[in-house]
Amino acid sequence: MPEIRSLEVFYWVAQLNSFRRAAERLNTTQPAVSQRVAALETELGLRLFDRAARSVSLTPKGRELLDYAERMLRLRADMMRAVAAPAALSGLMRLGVSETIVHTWLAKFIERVNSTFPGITLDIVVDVSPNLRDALVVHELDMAFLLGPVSQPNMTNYDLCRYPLAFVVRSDIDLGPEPVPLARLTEMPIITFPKTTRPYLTLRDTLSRAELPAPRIFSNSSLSTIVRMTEDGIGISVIPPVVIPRELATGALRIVRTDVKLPDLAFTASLPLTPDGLIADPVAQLAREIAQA
Amino acid sequence: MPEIRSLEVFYWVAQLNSFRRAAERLNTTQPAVSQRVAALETELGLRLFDRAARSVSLTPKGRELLDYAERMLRLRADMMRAVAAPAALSGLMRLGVSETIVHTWLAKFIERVNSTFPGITLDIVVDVSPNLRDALVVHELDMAFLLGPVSQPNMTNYDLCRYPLAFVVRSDIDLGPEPVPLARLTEMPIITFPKTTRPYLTLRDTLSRAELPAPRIFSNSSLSTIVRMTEDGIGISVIPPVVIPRELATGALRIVRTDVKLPDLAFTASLPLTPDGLIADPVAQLAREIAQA
DNA sequence: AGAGGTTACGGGCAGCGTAAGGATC
DNA sequence: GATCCTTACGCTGCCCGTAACCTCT
Repeated sequence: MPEIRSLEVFYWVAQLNSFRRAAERLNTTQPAVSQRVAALETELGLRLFDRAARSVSLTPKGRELLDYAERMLRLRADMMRAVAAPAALSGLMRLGVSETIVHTWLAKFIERVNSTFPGITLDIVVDVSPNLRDALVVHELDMAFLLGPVSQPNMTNYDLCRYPLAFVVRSDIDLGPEPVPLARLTEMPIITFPKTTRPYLTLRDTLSRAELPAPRIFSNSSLSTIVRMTEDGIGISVIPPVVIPRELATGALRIVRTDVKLPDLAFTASLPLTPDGLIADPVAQLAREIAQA
Repeated sequence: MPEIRSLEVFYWVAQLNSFRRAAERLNTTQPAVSQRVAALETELGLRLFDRAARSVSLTPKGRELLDYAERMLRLRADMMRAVAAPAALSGLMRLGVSETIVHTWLAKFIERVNSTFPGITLDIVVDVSPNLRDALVVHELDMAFLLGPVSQPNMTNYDLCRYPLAFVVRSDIDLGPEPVPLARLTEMPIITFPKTTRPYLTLRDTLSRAELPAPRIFSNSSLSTIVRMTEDGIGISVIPPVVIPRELATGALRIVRTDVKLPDLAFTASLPLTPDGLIADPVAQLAREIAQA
């Protein structure tokens, strides 16, 4: 009789249409996946996949089985949540995080996860939101804290927090009387996130509306570097001030008062709904609590 | 994460309130059961059973888990029935059978089971109905073909066939003009099934209604022996004639025409409904088809 | 040639059975 | 002492990972 583990392997091969990707998803090797699926096929006495050269696809019977496998995995996850001691929930959770989050509440979050679910290992990747989004979609991440909802079937999004963007500059740099007009701001280089990111795009949008000479924009994927460059007086940065409380407190940096409106950065916890997601949802709720505190 | 096998072991321990009986039911040893349950408890981080000296009982969390375990086993059984090739269904089926069935359609039934479910091993026990009933109740049998429905929670009964009872005697024994009155019948010893069985009891009942001297009754649990004794002219047997077509055809035995009414023997296929019963129901339907043909 | 799946093979470990231990009636 | 569960221990067999092989583009 098939064990759940076999059905789980089958599920991911079916879901990802690939033995190799399923192996990655399950932290094992591709031959191990091959073998388990083969064993399952023998056990059931039928073929589950059509192995074409460049792709695998489910047979009709395989499609039927997929439904059962999914219910089985869901049932087990429900069971674990319902009866297992929280400390007994173990596993790896691959989490993608925007750097803004790293500089605000990520440490507290990790601490809370570790105390609530001691069995869970967090594997944290820091990257910009678009990359996190892509990784989520192909199941290379189990969850991500990133900008904006990810619109994708089977993806759930929980609002976490909104942080205003601001122009930040070294305190001793004089920009003249405040509120500082946009034209004055753009005389210095602007330092912000990479081209693919939301802050960059909204900034570019704001600037292009005003009919000004295109300013120099330095983009950098490392928030720390942006802060450092700003401290060095290289330019004005456009970042959420919430990530630099210390620099503001010491007076190293200051927020430029201006009438230029930049939309807030809205972060969500986004996660693909999988039937075997044991603690993804509880962890997302935890993130929500912490982000809003 | 717990595998189904562990939940199955847990289920049977909970169901039978005994590690030892669960081991028997699962064809394994008692320490193996102990170990699996202990491992499950460790994995979930909680105690599932209260081990008292003479009995085990579920803890509250255990009771919760039992519900999930049952659903899991049921789901797997459904899955197997739905998608597995019939030949892939393998396992042991412990079947109890009344001897009457042995002498009528059991051979054909076995043949049909073997061709429909080649993977299934039938373990057949022949005994009288009351013993079969008891064995069913304590899960020592997975199914039985026996007299009358077994009224018990979780027990399902399918009507199989009804066979009339008759007085049978050696052909050359003259009992006088027919229909033979009861008083005449009871002048010879009566040979039939053991005291605990329905035929014996109904016969005894019939005899006691008529106010006659108590006849001698030879009871024997072997139908073949009853037939043999009848052929030897030792007495008149009360058996379903359907079991002796050959003796009737050759003229060795004959049915005594009489007005004495004996109720029919009504056979059922009875089986405890267990969530892991893979093919019990299909097999019972098979028996039904054959019994009624 | 390279991507992706299968087959072959060796080693580690889970889980089984045997046997001994302990508790309770 | 008998019953029933647990613990100890050696062993088997499953399953995994490495590596070689096959096949199609």
